[in-house]
Amino acid sequence: MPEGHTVHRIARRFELDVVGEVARVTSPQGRFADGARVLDGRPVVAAHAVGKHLFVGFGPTEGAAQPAPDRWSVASSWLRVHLGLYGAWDFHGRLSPLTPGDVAVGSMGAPRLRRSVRVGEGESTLADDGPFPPDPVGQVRVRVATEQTVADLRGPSACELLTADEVRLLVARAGPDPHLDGSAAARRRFVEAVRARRVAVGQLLMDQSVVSGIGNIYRAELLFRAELDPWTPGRTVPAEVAGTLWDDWAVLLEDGITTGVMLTRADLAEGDRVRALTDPSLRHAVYGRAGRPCLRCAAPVVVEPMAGRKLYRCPACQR
DNA sequence: AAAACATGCAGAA
DNA sequence: TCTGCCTGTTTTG
Repeated sequence: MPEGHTVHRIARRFELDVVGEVARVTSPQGRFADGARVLDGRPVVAAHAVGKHLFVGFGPTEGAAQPAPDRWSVASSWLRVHLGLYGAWDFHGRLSPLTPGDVAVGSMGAPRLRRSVRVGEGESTLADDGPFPPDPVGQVRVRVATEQTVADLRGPSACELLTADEVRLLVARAGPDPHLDGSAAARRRFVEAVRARRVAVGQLLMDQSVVSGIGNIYRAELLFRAELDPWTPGRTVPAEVAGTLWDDWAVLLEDGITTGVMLTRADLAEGDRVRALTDPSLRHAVYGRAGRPCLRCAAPVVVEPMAGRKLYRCPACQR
């Protein structure tokens, strides 16, 4: 159940611990057996996240990176993974610290051995005392293994092999991702996409062709932080307000990538912020708080369906 | 033990 | 708007 920050962290994990190595690729579960055979024994040359898509690039041969017209040219095959609602990567073995502010992996410093991290539904440290590499547990669709690190994929909604051209097409259709492109043009593209449509802004924020990476939690929290009613039609959202949504998404995304935690409350003092990093119940202002008092005005938080998903909002603060 | 639920999305109707 | 799919965890009976 990842939103964009999670997928960027996964891409970074691949960059740090898998890229540059020859990978043994298998499908313990069997459902990706053909694809695994194609990739097995080839070098991993790149990993990128675009919104909620993860792309892992495999080269035909080791080393010898050719001068490339774009980032997708460096690989001859790309593994595209989308985690959907249930997907997760379990990492075992050598796991380099992802960021200086990382709280999810535990202590900083040298790469750790025999440490496992599940990245997907939140992030947690798994006990891993057995031999390396560990036997696959449960339904492992794909295992990408190097000498020192094992990445197990489970429950993805998409797992397929693409050519560079197919990746380019997919990426061109995706909405802007502020972690990849923080330019004024990307911001403008988002603002215009919102204001071009009558659809509720709450729905547009989760539309991956409007903006990449936002899911149900960030959606609810971004709109609360902007004090904006999710049911406001996109075309009536002032350009300045839409711009603020983009800027705030960029901030929350970077923070989520750094810490591995979706901490979206603006009202926390530093001490409470530290506590919230380890206590999920303290992280959100409206998400998952139906019936409980709004942290800003004490009115009961409302939950209602929007396009089949649960939408949380404060009926008093958000207009 | 069974059911409900979850940070998602594609495809059909 | 609805259904189906993917897997694991939590809640209910």
